[in-house]
Amino acid sequence: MLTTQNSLFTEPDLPRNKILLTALALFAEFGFERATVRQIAKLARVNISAISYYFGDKVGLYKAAYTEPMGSPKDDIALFDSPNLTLEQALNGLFSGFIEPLKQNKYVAFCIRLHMREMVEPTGLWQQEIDDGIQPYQHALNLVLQNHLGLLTIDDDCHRLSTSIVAMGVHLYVGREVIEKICPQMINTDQALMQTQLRLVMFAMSMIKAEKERRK
Amino acid sequence: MLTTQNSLFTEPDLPRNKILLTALALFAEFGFERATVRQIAKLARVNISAISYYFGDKVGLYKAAYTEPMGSPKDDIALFDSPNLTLEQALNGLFSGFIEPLKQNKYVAFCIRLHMREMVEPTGLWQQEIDDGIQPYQHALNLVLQNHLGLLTIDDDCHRLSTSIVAMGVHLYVGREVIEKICPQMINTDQALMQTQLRLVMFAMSMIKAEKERRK
DNA sequence: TGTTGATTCAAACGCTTGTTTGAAATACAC
DNA sequence: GTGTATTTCAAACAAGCGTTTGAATCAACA
Repeated sequence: MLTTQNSLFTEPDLPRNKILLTALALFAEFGFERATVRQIAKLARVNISAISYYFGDKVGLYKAAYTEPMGSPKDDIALFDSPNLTLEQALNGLFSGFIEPLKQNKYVAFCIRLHMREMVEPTGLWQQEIDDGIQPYQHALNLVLQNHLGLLTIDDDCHRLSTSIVAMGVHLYVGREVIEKICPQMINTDQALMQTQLRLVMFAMSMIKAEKERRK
Repeated sequence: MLTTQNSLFTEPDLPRNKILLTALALFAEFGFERATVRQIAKLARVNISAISYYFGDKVGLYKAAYTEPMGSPKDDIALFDSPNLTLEQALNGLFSGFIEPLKQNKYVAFCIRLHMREMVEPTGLWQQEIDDGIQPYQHALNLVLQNHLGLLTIDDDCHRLSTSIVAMGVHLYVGREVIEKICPQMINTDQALMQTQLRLVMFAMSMIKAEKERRK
């Protein structure tokens, strides 16, 4: 999910990178308009005009903060779309795509929050992400399900199944605050996350099995 | 979810109600700061100062738009927390709490969007809603699960189960745009929603069954 | 009809926002 | 050391924001 190809994390003291990482944090916490350029500049210890110098304007900074720290979702699909995987392996790959990012980089939480914001803001960035990232992602899962259910076409009930499976992964992000309130030990260590992944795979397996039996 | 007790929907032409419903729509679409009081007043065909006249200030208007159209979540809990229900009946009640609002009022979509915004904005209204609405909601589900799994205590894996079940319902709201892009016929008619509810109950049943077998 | 209270209105206020300016400071090649 | 390009800076700008004002309008009742 997070790339380390660019200089963002290797040279965080470059003024441009300082601005970018600070903006990422503030946009994530306060949203686009509540995070002011003055606040970003102050926290990054640069002059206000450095922002327009490096990024043109506030929107340019936002797009950069939204885009640059993220890798391509294409990599994730490969984790579970390989044709010679068992169903359980495929599901493991699917959910590891959700679980792994929760373990690593401290900036991941910011990226997640920023992307969650985009889900409710009609700025267009999210719509594009549906097209480029999520739609092929879920389609790949549908193909796996179609294969294992022996379907001729991907029908509505297959979509209901794939949507429900994805929902469990998405909820780790969307319902994060609720989870942390009700049962934080479900996700707050790497081992707990491993076990959560195990359970999600099991739940998904049982759902698929139930759907398969229903269709008989 | 949506109450019709107050005059909001019965007398939508009262200036106060006009403002409130317009604000609901604009706050939902654009968020708190992007929806300006001038814009709200213009669309509601009232003078700007009518807003401070009726609601004090913009924050007061927001809180009213967030709170007044919504009923109490307490009502929903009763749908599945009755002790003499079968597991299937309880789950049906649980998911109908998610599905029914999607059928009825045209303002529901706005309320949903507004509440989703609160999930990513740290305004405090959402934290309070976790305490008052969601936490007891999920705890009631946990009690049902504890009962049917024969557990002495509600452990982490029980939370993983309840969280995953709730996730499927939540995703109907959170992932709405994705669903409408990938498979809109899953939710765009009352009959489709009924069938979705049926499947979710089935999925949840299978998950609970799998968890029960795992614990042996 | 006259009076009272509720509601509406155009205009203005003070403040914060994003952005620009043009000079000053710095870094670097020759 | 000089000259050039890059980067920083304090200050100012115009625009939009939420809010307030005080008079005008309306509705209802005596």
